[in-house]
Amino acid sequence: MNKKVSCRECNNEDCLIKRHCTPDYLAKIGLKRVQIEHQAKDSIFREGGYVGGIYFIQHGKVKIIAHGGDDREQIVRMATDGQIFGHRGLGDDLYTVSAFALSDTVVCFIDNDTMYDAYMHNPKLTYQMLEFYSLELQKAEVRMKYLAQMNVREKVAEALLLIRDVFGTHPADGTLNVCLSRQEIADMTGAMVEQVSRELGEFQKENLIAKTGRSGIVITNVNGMLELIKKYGTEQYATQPN
Amino acid sequence: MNKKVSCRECNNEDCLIKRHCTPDYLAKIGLKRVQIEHQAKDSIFREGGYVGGIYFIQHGKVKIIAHGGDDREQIVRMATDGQIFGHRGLGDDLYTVSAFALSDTVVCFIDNDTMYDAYMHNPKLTYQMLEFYSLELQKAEVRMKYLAQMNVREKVAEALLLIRDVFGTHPADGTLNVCLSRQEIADMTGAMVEQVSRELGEFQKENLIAKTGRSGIVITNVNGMLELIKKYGTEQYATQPN
DNA sequence: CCCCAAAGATGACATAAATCATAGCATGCT
DNA sequence: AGCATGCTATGATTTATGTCATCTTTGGGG
Repeated sequence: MNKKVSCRECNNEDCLIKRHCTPDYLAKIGLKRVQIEHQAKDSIFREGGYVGGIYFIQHGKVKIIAHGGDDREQIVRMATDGQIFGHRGLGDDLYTVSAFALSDTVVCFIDNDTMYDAYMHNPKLTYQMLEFYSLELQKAEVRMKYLAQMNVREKVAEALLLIRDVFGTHPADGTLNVCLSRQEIADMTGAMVEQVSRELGEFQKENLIAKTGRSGIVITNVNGMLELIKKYGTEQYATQPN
Repeated sequence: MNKKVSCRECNNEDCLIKRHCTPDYLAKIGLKRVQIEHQAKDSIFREGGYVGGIYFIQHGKVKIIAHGGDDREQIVRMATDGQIFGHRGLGDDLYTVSAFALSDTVVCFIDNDTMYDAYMHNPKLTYQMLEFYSLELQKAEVRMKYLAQMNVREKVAEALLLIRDVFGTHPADGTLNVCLSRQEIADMTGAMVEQVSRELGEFQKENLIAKTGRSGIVITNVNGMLELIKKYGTEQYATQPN
């Protein structure tokens, strides 16, 4: 398990900083950034807190949630190695979402001033960040359609495919590479936990999924799952996990 | 009504190009960009088409829609003067959404190569674009929560407040500055048009809104509308229209 | 000015999903 | 091992919303 390392040693080849900064800025950022370890279920930042910079995931899994009414939560995004979260413009902006570790996670935090300096002198970095946000916006737009139009059965199917797409599957037995509770799947879909339980039971009866142990899930028939939601357009979800 | 003008003549002070490009790049872009007029209800681009560049709204109103199942549509965003739409990364990406004019509209189209050149030499422009997408992503995340968790009554209230926030109100009588059909409000919320009709009728009985003519709506009690959805967090929507 | 097409409103009914209640099952702890 | 706790499963019931049918209103064009 790789823990704290310097940028030079870091073997995360997806990191936009590492890929698009000049060597001198890579060194500069390496000195300023803060590496933070979080255990599964830890809060990384919380809604209402001050946005002082931006997080890059060196290694681990993160969920981004918005707080809804009646103590409900909405999982709006999930992220893993090399991905970015928690950036919100300069100024005194406050977080509108919270972030939690889903597994033991190491994040790099870089403050706004350091990033701004890097942006002004590494146009390719800024451009790639722009691309990253543009693509995330695109995904969010498609997801809005899903959440507004699908019924619960379809939303649960979509949630499982999204989990598979973001975190992939275990090579040995095909289990999804993250353990989310029924409540967390409910928080992805906006449905009630009992309904999620029922739908998962249905999927199992139909041999679309297999459940192993406490909420470990294998999607045994990916094409069957895709079939359930294809009328909404499924460009997003590859047949093979990434 | 201002139609086609040069960048120098353009009085759109919100344009990020105009605000953040050096004079030589402003001239360069002015030569390459294409100004296009669209009438209300015209398609500007369509899902599946090739993304050749990016659109800036010089003057007008636009809706961005995703095609759902059973011929349903989902309005994922609306935009007006000075705002950006239709950008998707370099390469052979295809649009995942369509854009339509909601009123007579003049857009500036700038091709990818020209924008990339400008990005590489105008770091502040690139940074402001990054900020723009980051803020849009933030809005989309909050909207995801709304669409997943609200009931239809709340979603219709939220849609009206969003329309007011994006397009503002007519100073004379307070009418929302855009005429959306019941079907379009349904497309914002993911609900059925009959249900939207019913909820608007309820709002009228409760003196929260007044309906004038064919779908011209006045929100007569903004605080009352905000009250309906406050448990989900309403930071987004100012009491005064922008 | 009147007619027509399209949009909007409304009632009756069917269905999906939330809610409530309770039981079963793992996991961790002593 | 055995208990306690929190997650999961499932049935019964209520509520919300989608669906279908019908009627009304609106605004534009002959």
